[in-house]
Amino acid sequence: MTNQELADLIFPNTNKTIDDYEKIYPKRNLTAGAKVVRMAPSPTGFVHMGSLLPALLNRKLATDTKGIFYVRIEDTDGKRSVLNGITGIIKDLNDFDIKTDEGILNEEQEIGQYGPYIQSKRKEIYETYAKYLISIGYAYPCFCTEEKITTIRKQQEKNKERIGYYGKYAKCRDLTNEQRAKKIINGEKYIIRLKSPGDFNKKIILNDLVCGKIEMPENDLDIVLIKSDGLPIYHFAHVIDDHLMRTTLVMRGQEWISSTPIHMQLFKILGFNIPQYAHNGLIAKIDENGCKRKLSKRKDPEAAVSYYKELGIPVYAVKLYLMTIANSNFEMWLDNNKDKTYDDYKFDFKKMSSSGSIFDLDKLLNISKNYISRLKASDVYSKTLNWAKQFDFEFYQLLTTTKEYSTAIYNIERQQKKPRKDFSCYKEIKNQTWYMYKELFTKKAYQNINTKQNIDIIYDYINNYYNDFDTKEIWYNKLKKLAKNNNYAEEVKEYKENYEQYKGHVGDICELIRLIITTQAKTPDLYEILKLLGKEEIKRRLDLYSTI
RNA sequence: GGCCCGUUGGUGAAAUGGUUAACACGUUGCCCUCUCAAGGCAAUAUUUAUGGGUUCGAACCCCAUACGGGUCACCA
Repeated sequence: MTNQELADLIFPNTNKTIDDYEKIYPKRNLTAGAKVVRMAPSPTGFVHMGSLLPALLNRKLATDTKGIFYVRIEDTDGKRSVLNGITGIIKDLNDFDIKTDEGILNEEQEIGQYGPYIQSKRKEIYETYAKYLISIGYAYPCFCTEEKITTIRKQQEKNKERIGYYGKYAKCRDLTNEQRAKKIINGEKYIIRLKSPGDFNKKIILNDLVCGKIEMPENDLDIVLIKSDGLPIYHFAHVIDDHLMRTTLVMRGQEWISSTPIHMQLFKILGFNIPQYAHNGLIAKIDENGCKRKLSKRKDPEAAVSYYKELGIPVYAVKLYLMTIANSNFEMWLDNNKDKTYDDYKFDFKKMSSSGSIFDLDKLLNISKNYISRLKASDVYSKTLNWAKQFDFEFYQLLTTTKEYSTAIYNIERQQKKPRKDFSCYKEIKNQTWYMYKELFTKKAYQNINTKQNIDIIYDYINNYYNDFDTKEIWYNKLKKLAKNNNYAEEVKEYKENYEQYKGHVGDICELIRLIITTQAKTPDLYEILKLLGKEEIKRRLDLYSTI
């Protein structure tokens, strides 16, 4: 029995050949140097931090080289799929402004000439290639049961040998085609395995764009190509899809390095060009025990990109942060090119560290803080509104009715060369500005102030000095006058030199006003705050305070 | 355990054989100041995991050791 006859027995229903597929998915007509790259997530419902980084870089690479960035869904494993899992992924990508040129758009739609872009819809393609491999003697049906494989593994562990289906352990490798056909006809269950031509003692070289030259043993494992559910294993699907979709560069995490020999071998056997590989370092964290480990979907909430959305960290800040991880010189570049943005930066693999990095939330928040500080007050307003709409509805309602007022709050100390930097994310804003809203400022606000202050001097101030329309200079001069009339020093220095002559200094009065009017010990510029609140509201708060 | 990769301060890291090991975040101190934030100015690795070697000269090249990470599925 020939290999071809066996192949026909196993896959009787394929009606295309591998040559047909070469014609259906022709080489792309792109300018020289254009990169065809992809993001290939499983439909898990959300994007992981570890895949956001390559997604961002791939998008950039495609844009910079006038190439193509596409999204392909890898759903060959049911366990990884979630109902409507694609929607969540596309949503996260949209949030990060990662546009796809081609591929999946949502649960139902896709665009592009190289589809389908969902692996489960490409079953016949994989079958055709598996059939081809059988026909040329590079694949075979394997009838080993799971128990049998487990037994083999245990024996290998016991003998301290390499684990896997290879050499003498590859029981089904040397069956005759007649034996195979007989078992199939008898209804025995089987999967399709690669008949690996590799030699573990020979080396292959991977020229990785990030890690440089890596020498590894050839693959000699007869890995599974097609599972018992009829769908391909990742390795097989990766090679076929990335060839047929004419991918030129594959960027993925370093956890894939060790299986690259398998991929290179498959590309070679199938006569495909091997794409460039770039294995980026993994993003890790230090866990409770002080151990470094890769960010995990299950254990670490910060692994999901939606976590940053909930905190209200601007998308742009996350991008900047990830780029500082990706290219160490990015921060400096941005510092030296203040008029430029993330989009102007040319990403460079040479500047990409091959070691994994620890995720640094402080750094992210700092970048975010700087970014928010450079926004216009009206933008802070609209972005905070946008955030609150999803995550704090009560605040959202308050914001919608106080557009002008809230914008004015965000404008405090913003119109200066070095704007105030105190919002590191949108979620923080309510906590830092609540006392500016009369709607939120009730008697309850004072519950944390335990010592009752004498506020006669502040009544005096409000009734006899304060005016909403004073300039800052006049405002401050009045305060000094108030200080003088009440035996407080007009200058802090003067007080420090002759403190025994005074009850305090002008700063003490400011502090008292601040405390009574806002309940806070620290606030932005007091002049701005009083002016925004207005005399009437200030009086209301004084009266409120008197009653406690 | 096999195979890969990595190791520069609390974090991200620069420096790819040549003066005092950049810069940013963090931390600490001082200044400014009505409080904060910001800003300004300092301090923060007696030395690049450790040990050996090559060299006039090593963070950088070589070897060994230690530690960390990844991977070894009919997961991706």
